[in-house]
Amino acid sequence: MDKITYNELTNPQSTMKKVTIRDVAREAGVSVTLVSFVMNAKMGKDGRLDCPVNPNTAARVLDVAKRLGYRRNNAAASLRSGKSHSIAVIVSDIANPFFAEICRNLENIAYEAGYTAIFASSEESPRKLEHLVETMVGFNVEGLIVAPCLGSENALSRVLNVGIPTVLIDRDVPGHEFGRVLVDNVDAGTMATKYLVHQGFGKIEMISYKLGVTSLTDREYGYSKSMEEAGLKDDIRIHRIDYETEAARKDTIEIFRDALKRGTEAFVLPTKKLAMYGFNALNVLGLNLPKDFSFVCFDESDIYDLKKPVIPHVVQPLAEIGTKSFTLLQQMIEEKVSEDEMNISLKSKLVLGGHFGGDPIEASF
Amino acid sequence: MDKITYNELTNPQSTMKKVTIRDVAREAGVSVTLVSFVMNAKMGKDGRLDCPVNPNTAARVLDVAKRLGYRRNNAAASLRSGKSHSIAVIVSDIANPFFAEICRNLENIAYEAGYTAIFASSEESPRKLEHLVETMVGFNVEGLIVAPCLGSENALSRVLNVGIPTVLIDRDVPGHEFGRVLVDNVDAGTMATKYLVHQGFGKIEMISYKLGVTSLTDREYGYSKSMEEAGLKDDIRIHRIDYETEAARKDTIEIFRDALKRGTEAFVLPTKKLAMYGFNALNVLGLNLPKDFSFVCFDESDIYDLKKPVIPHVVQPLAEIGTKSFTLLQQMIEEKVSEDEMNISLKSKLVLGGHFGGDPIEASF
DNA sequence: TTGAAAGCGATACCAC
DNA sequence: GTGGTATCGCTTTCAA
Repeated sequence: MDKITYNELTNPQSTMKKVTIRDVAREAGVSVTLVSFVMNAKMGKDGRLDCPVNPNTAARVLDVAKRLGYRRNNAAASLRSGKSHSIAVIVSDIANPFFAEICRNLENIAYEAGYTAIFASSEESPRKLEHLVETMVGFNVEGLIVAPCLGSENALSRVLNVGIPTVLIDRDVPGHEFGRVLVDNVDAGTMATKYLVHQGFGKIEMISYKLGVTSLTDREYGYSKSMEEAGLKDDIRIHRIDYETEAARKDTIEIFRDALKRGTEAFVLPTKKLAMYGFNALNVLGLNLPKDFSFVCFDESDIYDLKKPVIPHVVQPLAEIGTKSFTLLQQMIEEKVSEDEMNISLKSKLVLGGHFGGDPIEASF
Repeated sequence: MDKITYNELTNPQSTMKKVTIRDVAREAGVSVTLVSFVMNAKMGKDGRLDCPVNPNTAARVLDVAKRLGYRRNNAAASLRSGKSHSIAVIVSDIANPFFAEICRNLENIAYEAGYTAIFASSEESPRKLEHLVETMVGFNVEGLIVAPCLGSENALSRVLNVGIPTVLIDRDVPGHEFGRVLVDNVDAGTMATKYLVHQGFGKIEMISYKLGVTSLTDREYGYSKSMEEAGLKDDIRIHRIDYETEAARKDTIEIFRDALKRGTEAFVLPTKKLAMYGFNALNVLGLNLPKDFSFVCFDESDIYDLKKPVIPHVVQPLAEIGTKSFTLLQQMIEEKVSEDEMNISLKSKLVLGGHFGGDPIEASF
């Protein structure tokens, strides 16, 4: 007995021929123009289609279309009209909860505005990013929201300059034609540090990475500046470890071991991963929060929320990044935005407190 | 002074007219056919384009194309050829790390196979899912990978039956024309339970939700069956709490309080959220792992990995779901798959152990 | 209200 | 190797 193939299985007559606007027109006894009108008509507030078509004709067309299983071919429509009513969102790592949350909010607001958002991930590869930009532009998307890859920011501006409205998020690249929705990382570092100062700590240190990306150097700057302003200039100490190597984990342990001797009171851990190294080090050395040290961490982790009050952590306004970037892009697409509105800077929030039965609160410092 | 608009800013001559294959042909002094050949040629292994075109001509065309900034219009290509070389992945919640990780792996393998994967999120809304399916099909994607919405699984088969190859992941809906890559949840529940039995525990309980989704009921069944097989039928106890309400958190605390009196030794916590309730209850009651209870949790959390050895947890093979679902879809698109190959069942893995300086290990029970 | 016909930008087919 | 041209399915004038 022969194998049954998928095709035979689903297509008894082997060719489920596509239903076009023409078929509908023929079957309904009207012109293709009419069908096109009807299929594009939106519902008016009175529940009637707002198009210059006889309601009876329209109803007949709608009926036939449904019976035949007509489905618009977007490729054709978009080829002809130049519009696709869709935008592309290219992030650098779709598996990162940070981007996932941005995407979720972006999707929602885009959908409400009548746009379809399609997502893609460059996996931090400039080559892939270039490929994706090409593909998306090839789909006639009307705008791009892009989180540039790590490291190659400068080389990217050429790739991105494809002549369609583009909004940058998370990381910056040069180019005055881009919209931007970026987070104020200096402020984030400042807020974390000021909180610890306000708690009465003086010997506050920071652990960061050697790689000099602006998001981190900005947070470092915020830390240093705050320490200075608090008259703690001599206590400024930024440890810079390798980026995501096994050495990083071990270095953190050593840093903590020495910190005990130095009398360090608190740490600013400016990324989630650095915070994880911190927690690991605590466990290895048998230390406890807040007895031995105090932390201000960044981003989100189940660990921060494990006990109440929660471990103070600085979170980026993910929902806002999503919605603001779409709104800006939409304005750019519709050409109603002035130059000074194209750079949006968002503030992070410090999440504190929360007791048994109570929710965490947000605070400013 | 007037506002400077985005358009004036980026388009000095106000219309950056699109470069078509025609423009390239004219500029290079060849026919459009030639340009089409060249633009579609792939690199042969010898670094030469494998197309019936004179290498010199090809080079000239390539050069002109680049100089003019030519970019293929996918809409046109796909309209004519009926192919788009892209597939759509519609998940139910893009912000869920579970899907994010699947998407990442899927993207990678699709890219290697020469397909572009575009992602969308239905946000657990059947209406949105329907809209997305329409949009994606309208883009002429060659296949669909879909994670159905929660609850409305049955109603969905009509929407999904759009006549193009479709692979279901995570949740099932009826329809023999679909490919499926699902995880064996009975096995997952069994594995978790057998591990605890093997550790010498007898009084093993489970906390689950009242809502009867198959992923959970299957895990419950695996638990019950294993308990029976271990001669622990009388110790079977499944607590069913509300789904993600504040009551759920409090109920878990009460369950634990009673469990102490009952002499319960271990818990199977079959979702991440249930595990979080568990950890919260431990904190509230001042209990410790593994002194007071032992846990087997599900999915991934930073908390599981906080201390070494890690808290045993059952993880779904996310990477495999991603790659297998794409591979199956590809086979369906190319019509080389038999019916019995269209249902793929994957096993979860139990992650155990891991000591200072050592990685977690995977085990089978 | 309705319809005929001209493309959108590529690929496919066939002839040279 | 190369080029001419019909065509994919739709939107968009323009005329009736």
